[in-house]
Amino acid sequence: MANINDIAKRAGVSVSTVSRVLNNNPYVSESKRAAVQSVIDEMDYTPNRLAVDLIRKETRNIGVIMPYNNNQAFDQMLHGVLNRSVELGYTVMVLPTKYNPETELNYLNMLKSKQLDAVIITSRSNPWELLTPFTKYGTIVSCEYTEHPEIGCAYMNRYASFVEAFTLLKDKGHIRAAFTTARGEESNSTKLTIKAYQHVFGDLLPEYHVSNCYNIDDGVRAAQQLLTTHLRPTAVYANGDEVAAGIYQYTRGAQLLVPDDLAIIGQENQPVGIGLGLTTVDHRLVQVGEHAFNLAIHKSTDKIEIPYRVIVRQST
Amino acid sequence: MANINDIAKRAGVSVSTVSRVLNNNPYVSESKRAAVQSVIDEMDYTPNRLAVDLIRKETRNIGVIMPYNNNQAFDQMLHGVLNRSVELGYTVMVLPTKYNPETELNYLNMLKSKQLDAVIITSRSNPWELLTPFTKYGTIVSCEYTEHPEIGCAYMNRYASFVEAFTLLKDKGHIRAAFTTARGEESNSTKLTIKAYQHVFGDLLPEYHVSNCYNIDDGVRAAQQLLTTHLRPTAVYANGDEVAAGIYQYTRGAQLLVPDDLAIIGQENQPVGIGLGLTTVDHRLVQVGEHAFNLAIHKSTDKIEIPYRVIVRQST
DNA sequence: TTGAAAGCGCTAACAG
DNA sequence: CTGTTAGCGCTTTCAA
Repeated sequence: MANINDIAKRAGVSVSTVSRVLNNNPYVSESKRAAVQSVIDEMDYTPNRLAVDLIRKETRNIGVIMPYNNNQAFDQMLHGVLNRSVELGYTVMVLPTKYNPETELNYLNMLKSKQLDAVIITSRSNPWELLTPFTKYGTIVSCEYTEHPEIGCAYMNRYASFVEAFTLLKDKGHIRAAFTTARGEESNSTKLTIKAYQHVFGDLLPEYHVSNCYNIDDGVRAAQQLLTTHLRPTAVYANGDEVAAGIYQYTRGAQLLVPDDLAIIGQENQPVGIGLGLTTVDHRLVQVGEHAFNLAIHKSTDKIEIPYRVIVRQST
Repeated sequence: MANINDIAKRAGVSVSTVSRVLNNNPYVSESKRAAVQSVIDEMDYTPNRLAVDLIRKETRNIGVIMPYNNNQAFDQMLHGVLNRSVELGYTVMVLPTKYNPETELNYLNMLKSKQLDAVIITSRSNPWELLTPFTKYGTIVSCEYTEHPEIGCAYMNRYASFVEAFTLLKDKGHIRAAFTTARGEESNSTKLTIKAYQHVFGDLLPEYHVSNCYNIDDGVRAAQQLLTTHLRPTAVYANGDEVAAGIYQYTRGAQLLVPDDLAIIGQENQPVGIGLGLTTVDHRLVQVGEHAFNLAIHKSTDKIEIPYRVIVRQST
């Protein structure tokens, strides 16, 4: 395939002139510019992006680290990132970890190997101490709040939102509630949920917390587990509308009425929640993704809180 | 940052030797290999991937062209691609077009500029004639069937599935049905839907086809439109479970019973469809994505048909 | 087994 | 305004 030298020869100019034309450098006479451009068109030439990036030390590629890519919550953030990246001519690489710390570290190493200008971490599986050193090689933005001054973040106030959800249930007369989470206590989000629960309801019965919930099936399983304990919960806060939908589904089979027998709150305002009329806490994850992208390309270390909202529907 | 020369100097060997160690070339004495490795570790060196790719003429990056990234159907295919890519050490770039032909062409140009080894097209907005020339620069795989011998494809038999869905409705006693589509007749999928409809039901009343449907809101709008025509349809085949969910939602507000007053079939077996108990045609899009990826990395031009399945639930 | 040297395709001083 | 030249960081002959 033709390269810049071929174009230069054929146009009777030096490679610098071709490069200047390519990069819209003003210091090129109109005649030469036209000549070069016509050769470029004629030979259907496209510069090699690897060579350009190598010398410019910039790729305009940004990576999005996410545990799962078939998860509505993370897909929303990815969607936000893509919204902005397309506008601004950046390319996005999807980096799924399945919460494997080693995989995550390999992805961060892409900053060091110059494949990526920046990385957005939607959810992490390593302690910050292992992650922050990579800021030497590129920008790291988090979708979770962190004190670390070298990490920008676009985050939601998870704790406040959890407290609000539980309070909503308490105000409806529930003395206690159950809840589901994705991971166990290794996860910050889970820890915050527990803390918020205790703040609102006091002591937590261990059997009222079901972890490892990601989709509808997990919700069904959780409901099965929760609704057959000796002290049946009257309300449940699910970590996502799909999980909530699974719980809802189980109640129908068990002849239980929502919200009378069981109140349900989901998260992230997903289609299934809209369809089923589930009350939900929308953390506005698309906005989180958009802001994270902005921070990334501006190499900003700002901390931006994205306000959440509670959408009350028929399930509470 | 340290480069291969620094390592070579510090280890007292030539860059070739370092390169050999890096690439596990067997022709390196154990002593030198150890020396080089220890310098690499000590200096925390990582090779520059751009330089490597530039010279190897391969990136192990593959692009996935999709109209929208916040659409369950395309996300399923992307998910399939990611499943395999992670296993095999490839990186995936998400390339959303919003069905803009120019944007799509720019993405294909990434093959030419050596940013990408292959491109998977989940849905296209240009005629094949404009796309196939790019096979000169890299592999192109399609998730839609095409005759073009230079294009591999992992596809579903859309037409057959549409015929089956309409036939299911006809067998239930419906004399005609309405349906929704994403795009208009510029889209192959829409054309096939119409053709399948006519095959099963004969003439199509123009007001029974609503296009531009992507999500729940579009479904509500479509239902509104369809259920207020003078000859109200008794069944509708939606192009996705979210759209179907919107239609379902509208029927509740309108005091109509599903399936007695209106039968509904969706597509892609999405969470909202499971939650609502919607009959659906599952095109197994995750599998489509997985196969597409395999074709891409093997530079294969095979044509693989992925079997669909109909999941009957309570909405028909 | 090892190293020198010639690139890969491009950008950017620098000198003119 | 234009061309020469020195790289960017790596792989890979080729000869030793």
